Amino acid sequence: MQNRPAYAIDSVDHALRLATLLRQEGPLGVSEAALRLGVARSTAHRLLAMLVYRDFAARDARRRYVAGPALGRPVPTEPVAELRSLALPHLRALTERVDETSNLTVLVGDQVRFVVTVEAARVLRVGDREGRALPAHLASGGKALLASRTDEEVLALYAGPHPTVPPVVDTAALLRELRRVRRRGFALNDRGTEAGVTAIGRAVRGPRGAASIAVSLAMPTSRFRRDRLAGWAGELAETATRIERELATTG
Amino acid sequence: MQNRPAYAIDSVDHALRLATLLRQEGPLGVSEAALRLGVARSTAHRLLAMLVYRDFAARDARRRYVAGPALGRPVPTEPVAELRSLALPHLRALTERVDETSNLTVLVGDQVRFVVTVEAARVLRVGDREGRALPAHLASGGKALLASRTDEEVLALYAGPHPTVPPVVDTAALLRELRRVRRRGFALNDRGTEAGVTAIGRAVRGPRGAASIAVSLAMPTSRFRRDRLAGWAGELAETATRIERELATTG
DNA sequence: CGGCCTGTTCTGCACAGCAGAACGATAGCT
DNA sequence: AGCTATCGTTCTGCTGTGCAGAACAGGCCG
Repeated sequence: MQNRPAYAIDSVDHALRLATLLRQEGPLGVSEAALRLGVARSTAHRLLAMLVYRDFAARDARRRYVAGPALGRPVPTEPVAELRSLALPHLRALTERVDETSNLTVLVGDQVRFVVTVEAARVLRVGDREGRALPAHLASGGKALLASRTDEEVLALYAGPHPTVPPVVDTAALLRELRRVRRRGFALNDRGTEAGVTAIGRAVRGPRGAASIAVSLAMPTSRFRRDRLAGWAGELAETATRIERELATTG
Repeated sequence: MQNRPAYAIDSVDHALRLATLLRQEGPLGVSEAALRLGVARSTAHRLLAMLVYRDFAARDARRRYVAGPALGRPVPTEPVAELRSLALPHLRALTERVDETSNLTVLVGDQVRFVVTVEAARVLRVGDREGRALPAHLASGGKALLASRTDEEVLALYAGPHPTVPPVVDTAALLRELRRVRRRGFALNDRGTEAGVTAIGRAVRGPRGAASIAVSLAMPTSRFRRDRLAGWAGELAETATRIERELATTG
């Protein structure tokens, strides 16, 4: 990012800042957008309307706004609805068996999107992250999916600067970690994206071998035990296998 | 895309339109941006400065502006420089053998970017498209690369609306065409992206089997002959194989 | 149902965004 | 190398556009 231009245009600055916020922080309401920009609610609403008009934003089902396709993040729609109904019973069963929150995520560019969340029944639990996005290289499901790609594909994904998501991704370290993920069969995210949350993720292969979805278990770090890891990983593998079978059947 | 908002903000509209133009049409100068928006050159320059400031644009080496990282298109840098030096002799040899313009393209999201162009020696030829981007589903190299992906991955890429690139991609038709591409071993783009230009593309597999780069031949449609297709496809295959061998050695 | 909060619509006003002019840089030709 | 035309960049006066506040509409919870 550069110095502020000598002849800056404030209205344009507001719009571009808002687009960047939508992309980085997932769904935002009008009031929060107004707060973050330091403008009136009516101004924030007008800016959001302009962003929607030019596809830099989209409205969600809960009166909030998300990044739109012009920001390079297509909003999954219909295929996701099918995926959700297919995966939901399996995720519910998984959460019942282990009593931790389970998620289904989809790789979109260099982020994973949460498509389904089934929360654990306990009072202390990781909550619902449906609709949110996380950097793929940090999230457990994201790492599992990146590990199902070639090194070349991963490098191509992270080529070039990412000034909107500092710090820049250390691709050498990422590739080393992805090799470990491949060996173990699952990926770990220990407080890498949220304080106090530890998650284990596993890729789900599509009918033709490649993977673009993942299942994961997310738990309070206080409940994470290394000696239980093999058990959780086994449950994830079984869930992934069941989903894979169903995907193979329905095409 | 929606109706124009009741309380539109013209300055914001100009900026967002310009960002979209940069993304769709590759490098633009200040004067052309002014023309396309219907504003003064000084206004276009101020808008571009704002886009650069917030990473929706970047300046290139020739006083022009390209889409920036905030538009979800990381600008390939170092890996591309290596790729260029590796591929250039092979592309030169290809262009000498067939006397048509050859290109090396990289799949980035749902577009292909032209990384290397070697122009044919003839007076009537397809020119240099380095730095430009085309929709993957229309370009020959793009189709070849999409064909190296699973149907599921292609669907995930095109899920959701793409109103900035009308018409919306007919994914069923695209999948059918990609099946043909897989059978034949090459992809064809007959005037699908530029009037009077026909191109043949072939994916180059990476060291571990997958492909994110393609080689293609682009020619004036007047010089395209169906009876020559097998010959051109054979030359492309040979060039792809040579590049693959070199990637396997150095990669 | 009522109250509260948030999203959406409308309008008066002053200052921010615009275009034109001037200046600086670049490219091409002789 | 010098000149010219074109294009990028900087500056400024002015008016109409973008802003905030007020009013209205919608949604949620007790």
